[in-house]
Amino acid sequence: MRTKTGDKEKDILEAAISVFAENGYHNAKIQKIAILAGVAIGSVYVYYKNKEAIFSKIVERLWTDLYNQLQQIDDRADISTAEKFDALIDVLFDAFFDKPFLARAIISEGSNQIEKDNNAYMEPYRNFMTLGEKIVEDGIKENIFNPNIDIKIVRSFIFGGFRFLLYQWACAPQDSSLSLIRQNVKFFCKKGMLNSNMA
Amino acid sequence: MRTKTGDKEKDILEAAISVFAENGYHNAKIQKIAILAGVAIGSVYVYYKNKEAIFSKIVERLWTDLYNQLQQIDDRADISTAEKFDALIDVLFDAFFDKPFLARAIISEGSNQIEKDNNAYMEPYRNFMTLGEKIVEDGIKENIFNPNIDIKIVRSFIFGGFRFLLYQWACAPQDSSLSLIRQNVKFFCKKGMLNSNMA
Amino acid sequence: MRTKTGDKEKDILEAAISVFAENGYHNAKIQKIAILAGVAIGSVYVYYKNKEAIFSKIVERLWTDLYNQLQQIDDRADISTAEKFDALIDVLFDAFFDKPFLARAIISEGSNQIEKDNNAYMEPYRNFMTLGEKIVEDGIKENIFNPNIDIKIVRSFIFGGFRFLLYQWACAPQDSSLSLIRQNVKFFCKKGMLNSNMA
Amino acid sequence: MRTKTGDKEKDILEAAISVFAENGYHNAKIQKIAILAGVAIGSVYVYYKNKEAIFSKIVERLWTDLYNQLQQIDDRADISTAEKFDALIDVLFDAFFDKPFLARAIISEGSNQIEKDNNAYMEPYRNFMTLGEKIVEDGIKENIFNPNIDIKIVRSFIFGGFRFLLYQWACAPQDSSLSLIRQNVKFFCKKGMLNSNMA
DNA sequence: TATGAATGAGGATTCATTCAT
DNA sequence: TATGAATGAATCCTCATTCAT
Repeated sequence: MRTKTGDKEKDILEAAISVFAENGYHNAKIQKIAILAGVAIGSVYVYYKNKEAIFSKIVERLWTDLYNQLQQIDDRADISTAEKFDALIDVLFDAFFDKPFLARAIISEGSNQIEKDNNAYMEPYRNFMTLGEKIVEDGIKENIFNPNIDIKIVRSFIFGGFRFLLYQWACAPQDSSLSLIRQNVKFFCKKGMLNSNMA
Repeated sequence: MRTKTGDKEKDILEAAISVFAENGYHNAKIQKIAILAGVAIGSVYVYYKNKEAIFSKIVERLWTDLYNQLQQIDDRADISTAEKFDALIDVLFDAFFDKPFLARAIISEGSNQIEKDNNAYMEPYRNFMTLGEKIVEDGIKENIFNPNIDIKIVRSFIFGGFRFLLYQWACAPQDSSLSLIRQNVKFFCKKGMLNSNMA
Repeated sequence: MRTKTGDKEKDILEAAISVFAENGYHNAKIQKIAILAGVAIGSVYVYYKNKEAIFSKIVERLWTDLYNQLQQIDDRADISTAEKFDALIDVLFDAFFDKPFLARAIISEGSNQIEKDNNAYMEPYRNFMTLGEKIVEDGIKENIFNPNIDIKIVRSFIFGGFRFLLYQWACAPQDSSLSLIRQNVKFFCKKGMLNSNMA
Repeated sequence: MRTKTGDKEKDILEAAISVFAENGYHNAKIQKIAILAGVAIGSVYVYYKNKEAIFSKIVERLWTDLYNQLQQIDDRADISTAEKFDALIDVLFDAFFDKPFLARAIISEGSNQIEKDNNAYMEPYRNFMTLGEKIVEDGIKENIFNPNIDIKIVRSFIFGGFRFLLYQWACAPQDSSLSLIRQNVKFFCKKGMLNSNMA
């Protein structure tokens, strides 16, 4: 039989990331994905039920990966909660460090439905968020973080800010370095804007 | 009795806000907008060149309004820069306080093109952002804000965070109060997460 | 405004009859119908929700018409039940007398679902059948028809036979005259095949 | 253990009957047939040229069988022509007696092309019909049947009626017993509807 | 023979936009 | 201005068939 040569499933996913990145979900054409992946249109449907399924898979894969990373970090007994929070930010940034296409694909239109829908593919995302909240909660218990902050709100604020910065960077990677952004985000989250040198 | 002039244009815009909010840009049907506005499809095109122009107008009107408000605040000599920053956050929140539809319409898919394109209608948005940056810059000069933060990055971070919180709130207004969100954002921006009571 | 010129709705229906007749339901292309009707593809969808709706309309119109005719016949007090049954056969034949396309469109594949589904558009058909059964029942009560026949079965047998003859004729109208067919059907239904001259 | 040769071809055919029956020709998927037959898709094409060929084979097999049965009946010298006609009806009914799937498969959409095309696979069907006509002709010569009936027309009428009844029964076997139908068909064909008890 | 991954032509339907009135 | 019937390009997805193994 005609055997799977190479990894068409992966080729299609990679192609889809590029096309979603460049055009957004609604303007991404299946044909374009197929051509970029070097397969026939029909082959796309051999591996994925439909357009949405491709997008879902991209999202799911990403958050599953991030969740696993965060879990390993959280499991460590040798680092402090503050360091874990730091690592959380790092995990997010590293995931997209050399993948602006992935960033744009995930973030551009279509993903605002995020959290809203109960689709199974969003579970890894929710797991990640829950674990992130737990780390912040730990920090509050340990008196590292301010107990007056609303965790859910702050979590969304940070995530939204990260998302938007990432998207801007993905659209024009040369405009600012991701490490400068990372540094600012960390500083901002932890210390805010006020000048602590002030009286 | 509805007088004829001026109203239709506004009716269409209001209807469009609802429809964009409920369906997102790509799933918003011109016909639905027309019906909701109580006009014929053709009339939509008398007042607006095309679908995008309607969306642009909504965005433009919003940011023009916000920019004007921020300008008045910035012009005041009787309040401090810290208070101006505080007011900046308030302007953003007040704009959507009783308008979840507007929030969803503006933020949902389609508006990620924001900033990317150089369309004239984005000018009020850019003006607002520039003025916001100036206020922060003033704060840095006055030693209120930390001079090490990158203004552009922080500005985008705050805006992204605000945007995401707003969208979540707009999708489920009952889940959390906008004033609680506002309070947390202000606190977070200014003081960050660290517990300043700590030694 | 661009006003309805001519009767596009009717043009489309007539075109659809031809195309369904020639190709059967599944092989009838909407584009072909549109071209034949002299309208744009989109116009088809202005008047009909989808392909199935066009077919339904054809069927519905036909049976509504036939039912009305049969009702008028049944209402008459001046003719006998035997004559009414005769007229019932005539109604069926006359409906297709100069419309082989209509016959083929209705009968070819797709209409075997007939009776099976409860779609509203089948109601006129069911009305016709019910009234037909009533006429036969009357005949039985009046001792004209044999009381041992199962009305439902006989009704379906006659209808199926008519249907098949009609389809064959519609495919090759020249092969046999419809009036010869009509005459045989009437004779067969009433007297069967046995030679009554026989002892 | 299933022996290898001969079985697959038959398995596919049996599976096809079920799938055609349940879905009709156009909605029958080759994949479904393959799965039901327990073979690979490709294997279907080892035994049959294409979808149509499978359908043709079903039809051909059926009519070949029926024709052979009818031939044996016709060859008998010990029964009258009237009894042969009776047996003809029985052959038809018996063929489907415990096989509603076969009935639906054969009759549902797609088989109206029957008689229209000159494909070789229709020959057994035509043979059966010709032999059926001969029996009726014999009956006419023997003065059993009425000489005024048009054999071709009556033959199609009976066949169409049988076909439709069969289809209805196959769709809902519990609604009426096949033997009641058979009995009515025989009576109707031979004696028609008129009450011969009447003066 | 047997397999099933790969193919790609084909078609129903949508909907922003136009334009004759 | 106002209308809404008319347009048709554009696209997702299906599925019979092929063919390399």
